[in-house]
Amino acid sequence: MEAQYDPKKVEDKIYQLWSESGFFNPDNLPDLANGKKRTKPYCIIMPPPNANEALHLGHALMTTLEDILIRYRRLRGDITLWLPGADHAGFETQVVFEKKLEKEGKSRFQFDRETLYQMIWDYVQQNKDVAQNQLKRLGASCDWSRNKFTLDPDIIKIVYQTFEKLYNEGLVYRGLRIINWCPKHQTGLSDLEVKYEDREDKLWYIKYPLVGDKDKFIEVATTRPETMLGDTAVAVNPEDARYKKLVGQKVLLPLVNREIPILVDDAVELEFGTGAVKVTPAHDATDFEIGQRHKLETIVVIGQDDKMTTVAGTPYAGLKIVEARQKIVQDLEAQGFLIKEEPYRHSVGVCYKCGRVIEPMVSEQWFVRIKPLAERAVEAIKKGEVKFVSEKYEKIFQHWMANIRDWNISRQIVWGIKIPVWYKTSVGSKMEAVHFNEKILCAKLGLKNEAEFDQFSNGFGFDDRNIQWASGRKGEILLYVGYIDLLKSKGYFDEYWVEQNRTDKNLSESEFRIGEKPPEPIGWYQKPDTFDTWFSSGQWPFATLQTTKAGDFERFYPTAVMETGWDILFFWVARMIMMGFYATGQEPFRQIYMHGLIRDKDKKKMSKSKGNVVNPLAVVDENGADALRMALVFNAASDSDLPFGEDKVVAQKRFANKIWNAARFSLLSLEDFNEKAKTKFTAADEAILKELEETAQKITKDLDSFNFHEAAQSAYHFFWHSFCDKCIEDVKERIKEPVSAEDKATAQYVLWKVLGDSLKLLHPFMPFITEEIYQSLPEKKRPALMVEEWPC
RNA sequence: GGACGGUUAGCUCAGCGGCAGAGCAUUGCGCUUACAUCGCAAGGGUCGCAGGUUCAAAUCCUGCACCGUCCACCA
Repeated sequence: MEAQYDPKKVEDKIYQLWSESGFFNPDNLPDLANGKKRTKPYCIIMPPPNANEALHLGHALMTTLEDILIRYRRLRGDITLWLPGADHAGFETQVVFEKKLEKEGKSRFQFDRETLYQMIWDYVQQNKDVAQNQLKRLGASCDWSRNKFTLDPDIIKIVYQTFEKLYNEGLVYRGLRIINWCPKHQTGLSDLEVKYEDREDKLWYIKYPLVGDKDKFIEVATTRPETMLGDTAVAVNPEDARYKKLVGQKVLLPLVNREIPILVDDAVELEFGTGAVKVTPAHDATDFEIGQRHKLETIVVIGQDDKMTTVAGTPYAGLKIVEARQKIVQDLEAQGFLIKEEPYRHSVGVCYKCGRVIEPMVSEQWFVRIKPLAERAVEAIKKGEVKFVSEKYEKIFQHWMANIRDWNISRQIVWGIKIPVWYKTSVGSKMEAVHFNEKILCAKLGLKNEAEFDQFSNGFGFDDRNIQWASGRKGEILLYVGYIDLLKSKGYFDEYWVEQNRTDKNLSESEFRIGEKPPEPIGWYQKPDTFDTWFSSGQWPFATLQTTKAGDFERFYPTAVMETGWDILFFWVARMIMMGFYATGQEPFRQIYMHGLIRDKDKKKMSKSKGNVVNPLAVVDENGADALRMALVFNAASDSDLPFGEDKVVAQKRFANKIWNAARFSLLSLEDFNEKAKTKFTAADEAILKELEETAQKITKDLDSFNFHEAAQSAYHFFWHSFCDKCIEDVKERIKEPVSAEDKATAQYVLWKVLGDSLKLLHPFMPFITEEIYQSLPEKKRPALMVEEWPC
């Protein structure tokens, strides 16, 4: 052995040894040393890393903690399965990919759906392998034969089954509801995907004159005057004495001259602004709810492209939001409706990815009726069927669950699992065809009029039998879907465009069916929408186990523990609990351990833009995987923030070297070792053996209660300051210059025993170096340390 | 507007009712045949502030201050 430990010469070799042993696979685990069979299944489903990027330190921490648990339980004699996977990470990945396109001067909207999907697919495929190899470098003892990807066909099938079950039981519905729309990414987002930022803004006070009495008016305050074009009411608090007389009367909406009612609603606060609120159901979540309660009309004045719609009327139609706001304020002022404006600080919802202001918008989406699912999850936590290791998360969880709102699970992005819903293409028409506005369609194709369009179509072999001038729908064109496909393939437009510009939406969508395939070969159309990634990820624990190997689900579900970062408590953990109970009737895991978020040494969040991201693999190259793992776990006590500094890794690199040299000395001293030759222990022997036992018990207790850092520190201190500083110094003399053969043999036994057990205790934390040493240990009992037996 | 967490050695953090701890950094002495990526030793803290409970409090309770985080339909 060399005087210095070189991880590079050891780690790959050892990982290969493990791989070839087959011991990562629970079906190949050997019986225990005394012939006892393993009986207790222990399973962890790995939170699948996003397939769009290389691993970061958070992954390294996750891998370390989970590998510690798995290796520990394997040594304890359990049938251990750590199931790895990769996540397509829908929106996240598409955002990353769009940025990549932007750098290349391209836009997602240049590509049709199939092409874009394929491009992302190829991109992700490369990264999946990178991430896998990185997990191996970290020593992850997961069963690669059961590796799953969230877009595996069998996983998708299960996601569809769950969706259908939810639909059939009335827990998923299609609704025209107010959603969070990101104008940049052109998709709806769930409430969780909206972040709030404080902004310096203005509050405008506007007069709404009473109908029948132009001199009287009610005063409203708003931060978004442009939405007034879509106002359909003014609301006041039912207790508000100021407005009691006005309730039930009507006001004339300025600029628009629409008569709208004054009504009462509890959502209005007495103290705020003037106490009277303009109600715009189409563009504000609260207003939408008020609108629902009072059956108000929803008037859409802002489009998905962030511009005022034609409904907004001249001169505002077509203006960007900010432009419209300016103009409306000017017009109000000119016509004497503006009372005042004052600076105002409030928080504004923005897209958590791009920071663009979220536009609340009425849109038709799929929602999960979440309350019934949440109730079961709340109960499970209360009854302890699922336990948070750290109680503080229990409160946070329950609070969130108590206030949960229906979950929008449809997204207007391509990268994901298509929502398995088929809409009838054209109700009342025998043909499968879609309506378009004649002018818009011609403009899109670069044509002037219908005559040109006719000619254009004939060029493709389509005649009047296939292209029907809309019968009874003036100014519209009905296009045969085969022809649409042809035009799409020629690049004239893409599916988004079709979706956004077809004029028969409401008509054609009045009939739909759930299913992977259309109910009939023709006459059905699938929207390009996909599921929120978390809708499928929420099913991950059972979807994986139901599709790996026969019997896996029965054997390993519910799984033992879910270990993940606290930042995805709501996104993922909560959804897994809800959907796990819903789909299987059982909890997906019994315990939840949340690790902290790794910050840089100055406690700053690591991000690419700050340039403070630490690449775990570079750290491994420099110091070895064991050192990184030990450094991470040594300091993993906090469950919120974990500052990471290279000095911590260096300290553990030194520890690895210490282990190496202690072993080097021990192995040299054990060349003529005979386990059975020991006789009488000295007092020092008994002391160290007792301390070994106590340390083993403490580590066991700490690992059982997820006190990883305590366990790691105990192992560290015992090895360094008891075994190295005392035990080795003690036996050194007795072996080198023995007083008797018996005492030498006893000293050797103590050395062998303490070293051997220390290796076992350290193995979950530092698997490579301990395994490497174990392979040279005399009188070893097992083919590998990873399938040894825990010393207590 | 709610809820939660933190405040301990120069730095990063453990400890959470019973003599103040670790790693890094600092200082001194040691290249003794496992290890200089080391060993031995040393310095350094009225454990945020103010009360209270207790034989005993960094540790429990109350209030305050300062940081930080999460949630929320602030027009």
